[in-house]
Order: sequence, then structure tokens, then C-alpha cells
Amino acid sequence: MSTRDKIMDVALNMFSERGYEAVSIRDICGEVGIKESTLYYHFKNKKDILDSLIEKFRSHIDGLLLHVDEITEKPAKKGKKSDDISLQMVDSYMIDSYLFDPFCNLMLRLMMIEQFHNEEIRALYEKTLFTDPYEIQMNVFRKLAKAGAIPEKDVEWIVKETHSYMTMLTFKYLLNGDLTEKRKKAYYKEVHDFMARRFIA
Amino acid sequence: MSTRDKIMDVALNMFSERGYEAVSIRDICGEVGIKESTLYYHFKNKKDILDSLIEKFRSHIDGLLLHVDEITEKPAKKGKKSDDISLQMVDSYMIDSYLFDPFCNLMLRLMMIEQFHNEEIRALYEKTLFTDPYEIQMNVFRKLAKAGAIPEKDVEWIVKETHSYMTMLTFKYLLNGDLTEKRKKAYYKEVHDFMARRFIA
Amino acid sequence: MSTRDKIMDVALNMFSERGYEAVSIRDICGEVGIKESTLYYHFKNKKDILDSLIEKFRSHIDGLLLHVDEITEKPAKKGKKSDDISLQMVDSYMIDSYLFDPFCNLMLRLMMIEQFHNEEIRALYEKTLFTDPYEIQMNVFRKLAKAGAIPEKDVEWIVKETHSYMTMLTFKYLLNGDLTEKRKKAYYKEVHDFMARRFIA
Amino acid sequence: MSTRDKIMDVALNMFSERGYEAVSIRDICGEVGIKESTLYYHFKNKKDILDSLIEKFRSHIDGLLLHVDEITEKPAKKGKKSDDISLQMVDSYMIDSYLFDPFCNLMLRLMMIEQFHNEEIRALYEKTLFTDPYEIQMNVFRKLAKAGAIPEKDVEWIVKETHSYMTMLTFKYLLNGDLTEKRKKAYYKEVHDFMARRFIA
DNA sequence: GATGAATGAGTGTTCATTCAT
DNA sequence: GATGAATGAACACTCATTCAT
Repeated sequence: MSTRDKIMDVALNMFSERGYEAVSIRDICGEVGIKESTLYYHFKNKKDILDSLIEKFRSHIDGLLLHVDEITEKPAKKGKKSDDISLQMVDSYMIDSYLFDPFCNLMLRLMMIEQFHNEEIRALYEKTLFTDPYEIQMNVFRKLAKAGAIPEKDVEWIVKETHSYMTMLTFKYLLNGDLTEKRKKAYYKEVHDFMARRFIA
Repeated sequence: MSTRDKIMDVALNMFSERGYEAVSIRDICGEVGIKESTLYYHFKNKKDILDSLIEKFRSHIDGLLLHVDEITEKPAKKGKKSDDISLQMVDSYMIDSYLFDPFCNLMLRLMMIEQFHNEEIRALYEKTLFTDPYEIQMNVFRKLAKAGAIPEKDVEWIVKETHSYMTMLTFKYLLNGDLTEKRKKAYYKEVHDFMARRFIA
Repeated sequence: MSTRDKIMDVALNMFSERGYEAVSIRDICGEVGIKESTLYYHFKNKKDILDSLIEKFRSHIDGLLLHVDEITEKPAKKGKKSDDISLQMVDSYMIDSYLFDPFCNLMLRLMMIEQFHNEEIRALYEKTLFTDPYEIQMNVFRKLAKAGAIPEKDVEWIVKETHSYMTMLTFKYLLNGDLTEKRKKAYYKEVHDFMARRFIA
Repeated sequence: MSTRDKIMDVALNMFSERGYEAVSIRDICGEVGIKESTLYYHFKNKKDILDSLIEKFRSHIDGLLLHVDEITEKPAKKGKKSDDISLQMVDSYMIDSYLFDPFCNLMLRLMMIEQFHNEEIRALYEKTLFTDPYEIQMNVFRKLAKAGAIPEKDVEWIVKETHSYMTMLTFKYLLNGDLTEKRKKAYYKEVHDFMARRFIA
């Protein structure tokens, strides 16, 4: 890993635990193993590290959203028979590549902390945790409705319930304490139970 | 308001917006209108302010929980006919005296920020936002089930859905950006819509 | 003990261990069990405590010197046969009431510390540890010489040797570490050995 | 002189006059002509300055002791006729390079002040002022006894008297007030008188 | 790419002291 | 006699940042 990447990695870990202001350049450099003056070769200033992290996160989720769009649309294009496969694919992809992804998880924590005094972060936080997931679910279930799997009129409340349940679980298990395997499993189990009851039973 | 109370008030406002470490004693004193040395007459050190806030919050929610217990039990004792009154009472009481209460709301934000590097706060955060509300809902709906208003076997999932929906709304509207009247109304409307669809329609 | 005396007692203990400047009014009051503002009822300011201690020490040693004068002169007046009794009396009196006396011992330590930036204390320190003891020994041995116990011409060097030996022992055992019983005994033994060899053998 | 050395130099001067705790980082930096933050580039904290001084003193006296050992042994090896030359050499070396040496003298004063609440310093103080000098004298006089210059049985008391006399003079002239040329001369004269009377006359 | 040396502003905290009660 | 509340100045120490090398 390049020094620049190492700095961003260490900074994210610290920012997401103690908050941006509470972490010092000294702290970061100490952990990375460089002198403070060296950091300024790689970044203009402290704010630049935060901005770079946000930028990286932005392009990361842009990629995710693009990929999700593809998954959502593809089956229809390729004429697959079972449409609920796409639902599962979308959800498991979002869980693995987004909620369980170490970089994204730490970014969400950082945004959770920093949203209260940084409007840019607040907007990104709201989009990423509330708006986008709701939109994605909407797309999936609208497609299922079009395919006749569920009634058109139920779509809104199905999405609201599904989205609220997963959001609550995210805050309860993934944005609370350390992201341990135990918590991930608890999250997964509760998601599965909900899905099983709601869509299978 | 006593100097001590003023300090706690200002400190909470600042801590909940920028995080504990990012707020300086100077910041607090400047806003309160006292010298730094005066603050140290009222508090042992910076940590003591945070501890005092947590202690105040603890006894505050202890009072709330006691009151909720009373409301939940009373109607049955006094032989009131319609038991779902208690449900409404409990919910509206919790919303007004807890979620919409300025002190509690700011404490929740503070805990949201500080939970990541303070285990005591993390435990309190989990209890206050996830465990306690779930328990309260459980008590209410179990009572409704006993009264025959809903089937015994549905209780668990009704509570899970209700709790998850209200929790998501709390994070979306009450622990996101400033707590404006607009956000409070949006929260209230969505809670009402959910309740109406779920329990009335 | 009056509050004023308690303050002086505690202050002396702390000053003699950590030095005047390094001890705070808070430290003293904490140990005495009073509030800082109370101290200012008894003393004008911090310096006033030090001055009072020095004044007390001054009158204390004035009393000692007066008493020593009496002992040195009395035997001759009253026609006692053995004059070396006075030597022993003077020395044992000085040891018990001065070097081993807790108040005097702590004052010597305090003066040892403070002499380097307080000319008044430096003068008192020099007088008390070097000038006065030399004078006292001189008076005693001159009297012994007059009584024919030792040759007149030996007086100067006898005094110089005796004084230097006792001074060295004072620094080595009484003004070094805590004044324990063990150290006192070691001091006493070495004084006795020296006297035995020098004057008896 | 490097910034680090300048800091140590100034710190020693101030510590030895007012005591460690009574000297502020501001005081030192003001005298050195640097900002406080610069000092912390060179030293971890205030204690680190003291520790560095002690370390420097330790290696300084280790060097001295080594050199004294050489002087004490050499003449015998090289078969010099007059052994009392080594006595003079040792004493004058110790006086010039130790007692009169500005660094050592200030360190002794510092240790004299700080011994009362720092056990490490107390031990070093005792070793440097009482134990080591006594040992050195012992080695010298034992050698003189072996060479037949003085009777074996007198060694102990000769050393005790010589050591006590020089120690007293050290406290009286070298560790009392400023170390002026006048005081050095007074010290030198009294040492010379004592030696003359004791060993020549 | 990286560092040694420096800095002005700011950190939490303690200082001796005052004064009305 | 004693205290609660306050203060300005100082404390040791850390901050993000610069710049010549």
C-alpha cells in the first residue's frame, strides 16, 4: 500500500472512532510510521484527508449504484424466469459490498459522527443511509410488481417496511460498537428471519 | 439557572454537535460567560461535565420508565374499557417527553457520536434506543393481547415492525440535522400514517 | 492545635519536602481540612506563612542559644569540679532540642532548599548550621582550656575538627532522606565514637 | 551549542537555584530564546529535561571515577618513588574537575534541593557527596599505608577526619550562596591549612 | 519522498487571591 | 472564623502547519 493510501486508511479508522477533530495529525503519523512533515507531502492539510476519504467513498458508492442498476435490469433483459432472484441478488450484494464492507462501514460511522456540524457530510449521510436504499428497494419491488409477483398497490408499504427494518438493523448491529463477526451474523439472521416471514411464509 | 446548570446546558449543546473532544473548555466558558477557572470551581475536570450529563440523563429516563410503567398498568387496574388508549398514551408520552424533549434529543446525539470510543456510553446508547423502546412496546402489546385486542401469536412481529419503523424514523428525522419543527412534524406524520395503516385500516 | 498552628505545621512539612514554590495553598488547605479562603483569614498571603515559620524558628533558636549560654556559664559559677560535664550537657542539649527536634529539623531542610534564591534564608542557614555551632563549641572548649583541661593552643583545631565532624554527620544523617529513628541512632553512634576516640582514648 | 544543549544548560541553572517544580517551561524557553513548542521537539516533557541532566551527570562522574582509579594505580605500577604525589593529584583533580566544575556544582545544588522528594536523586546525592568521596580517600590512604607512609591502623580515622573536613567545607563554601571566586579561594585555603597541619606539620 | 527544526495558537488545568456573606 | 463563587495569570503540553534540506 502506498504511503498516501496508508494515511487514508489509518485516518479513516481513527476518524470513525473518535471523530475528525479529536484525531491529530500526530496520531495518524504515529500509527502510519512517518513524520508529520511527511504527511504534508501527500496532503495539503488535515481537511484534505477528510475530503479525499469522502471523494473515495462517493466514487465507491457510485460504482455500487451502477452495478445494482445493472443487476436490477439485466434479468428482465435476459428473460430470466424467476424475478425474485434479482431481489436476493441486490440485497446480498448491498450487504456484502456496502454494509459489511470495512471501508464503507467506517465511512458510515464517520458520517454519523460528523453529520452534526458538516452540512455536506449530512447530505451524503442522508442520501446513503435513507434515500438511496429506499430508491433501490423501490426499483426492485416495482419490477416485481410489473412481473406480477406482488400487487402494484402494495409496493409502497412493502418497501417502507422492508427498508425501515433493514435500516433499524443497520443502526443496531452495524453502526454500534465494533463491527465484529458476531454482530454481522446477528444482522444477517434478523434480515433472513424478516424476509422469510414477510415474503415466503 | 445556576452557573453549574448553565455550564451543563451549553456543554450538551456543543458536545452533541461537535463531539466531546472537539469542544474546548474555552468554548463552553465563552458561551456561558464565565472564566475558565470558574468552571473548575463547579466541575472537577472536563470529563466530570460529561459524566454529570450522563448521570442527569440516566435519572431522567429512569423517571420516564417509571411513569410509563404506571400508565401501562393503571388502566387495567381501574377497569377501563378500551385498552388501546394506553398504547396511544404511552407512545405520545414517549414522543413528547423523550424523543422531542430537547435535553433527551441532544443526549441521544451526543451518545450517537461518543458511543464509538466510550463503552459506557455505547451501552447506554443501545439500551436507550434499542432495548428499552422494544421492551416498552412489548409490555403494551402483551397487555393488548391479554385484553383480546390482538392475537397472542402476532405480538412479537407487531412489536418488531412497530419498533423498527419508529426507530428508523427516529434516526431519519430526529437524529439527523437540526431538530426543527418541520422535522418533528414529518416524524409525527409518518408515525401516524404507519399506525393508521397498521392498526386501524 | 489552633487552625493557624495547624496551617503552619502542615505548610512546614510540605515546604521542607517539596520547596516553598512547589507547594500550593490548595495542598496545604486540603491537608489541614479548610477551604482556601479560610487560610486568608489567618495569613495575609502565602509568603506570610513562610515568614511566620522563619520568625518562629528565629525565636526558637534564640531561646536555645540563651539556654546554652546558661549551661556553659553556670558550672563555673557554681564551682562544679568536673568541667567536661558542661561539654556533654551542651552537646546533648543541642542534639535533642535542635538537630533531633522535628520543627528545627524541618526548618533546616526548608532553609537548605530555599537558601539558593532567598538571601535572608541563606544568611539564617549559614548562621544556624555553620557560625552558631562553631561559636558554641568555641565557648565550651575555651572554658575547658581555662580550666586547664586542654592546652590553650589546641583549642582552635579541636573545635574545627569537632565542628566539621558533627556538621558532616548532620548533613549525612539528619538532612538526608526522612528523619527516621534509624538515622538518628546512626548519627548518635558516630558522634559517640568520634568523641570517645578524640577525648577519652 | 545545539538547542538541546542550550535548554539543558539554562534548565540546570534555574533548577539548581529555585528547584525543579518552581521553574516553568516558559522561564527556560524565555532564557534560551525559543518558543515553548520548540522545547517539546527536543524533550518529551519537563521531567525528560531533569532525567537528561541526571543522565549526563551520571556519565560525567563515571568518567571522573575511572580517571581517579587510573591516577591512584599508575604511580605504583610505574615505580614512582614518592607516593604522596598521587594523593595531591587525586585531591586537586577532584576539586578542579568535580567540586569547582560549574556543571557538577550546579548538579549538586539541584540534587540537594530535589533529594527530599525524589528517591532516585536522593540515592545519587548520597553516593556522590558521601559514599564515593570516602571510597576514593580510602583507596588513596590505603595505598600510602602500603607504601609505609602512614601506619595501617591509622588509615580509618585519617580518612574519616579528612573526609568530614572536606565535606563540611563543601557544604559551607561550595553549596552555599553563589559559587564565587571568593568562596572557591576560601574553600581552597581551608583545605590547604587542614592538609598542612594534618600531614606536613 | 521524507525529515529535522521551528512556530503561533490553542489545549485542559492549577495558581494565589478577593470579596460578599 | 469560615465559606461559596469568582477571577487573571500562569501552568505543562499539543495543535496543525511551514520550510529548508
